Amino acid sequence: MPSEDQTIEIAEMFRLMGDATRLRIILACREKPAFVNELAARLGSSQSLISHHLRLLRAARILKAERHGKQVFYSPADEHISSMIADMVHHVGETVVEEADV
Amino acid sequence: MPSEDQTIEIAEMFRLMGDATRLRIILACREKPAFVNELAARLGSSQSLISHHLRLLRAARILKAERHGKQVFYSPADEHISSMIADMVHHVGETVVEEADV
DNA sequence: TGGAGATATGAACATATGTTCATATATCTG
DNA sequence: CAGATATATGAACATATGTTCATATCTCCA
Repeated sequence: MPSEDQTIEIAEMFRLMGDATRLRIILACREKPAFVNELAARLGSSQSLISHHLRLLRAARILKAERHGKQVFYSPADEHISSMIADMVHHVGETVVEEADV
Repeated sequence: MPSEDQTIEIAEMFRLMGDATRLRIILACREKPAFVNELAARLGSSQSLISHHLRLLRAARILKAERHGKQVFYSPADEHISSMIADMVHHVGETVVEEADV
């Protein structure tokens, strides 16, 4: 059992992945790391919104940023987290929908 | 890459694990499945609060409930989710704190 | 140096969310 | 059936959170 502090830290990590916009950003970076403006374009969101979320993901070391001239390049910073998300993608993908009780 | 619907579903799962109280409930059930009143006592929370959260965790099939007379017994319903949380516990536990740049 | 492009940040706002309190529902037992 | 115990649920409330808009900061180049 994790300590109280660890529990909060774990919840915080899950919370960050628990927003659709942020999750899309992580997934997009996983598929193909990119500059901020590229991410905004690919996700159809404003640059401001993407930046706000990138700040949180960077702070949590889920993504990392590298400056290349005027642009900033974002990519996954944590393979463990990254593969955990891939795992959840797999999980949801294979979950049998039992609603149709024919 | 998951579909838009799947992305939202995945985010929803993470969101549920992203609250400290709910995470504690899941961890407690993982350690030792229990009745509602036991969980409330172990976690030092009100019965009402625990019940509210249990409802969400049940709906998401993260926990399952079985009635035994007047009491309701809760236990992990999804091994995949359960092991994912264990994984995150491990992850946070081993993360090296780099703040002390001696 | 000044301006343009790219990103970061702050304020404001509407909405979502966790918690509490009160109460309803369900189950057992006398 | 009546009362007690265990759980679920609804309303209300304070706070947290995601988004937008405006603007600041940083970097390059003429």
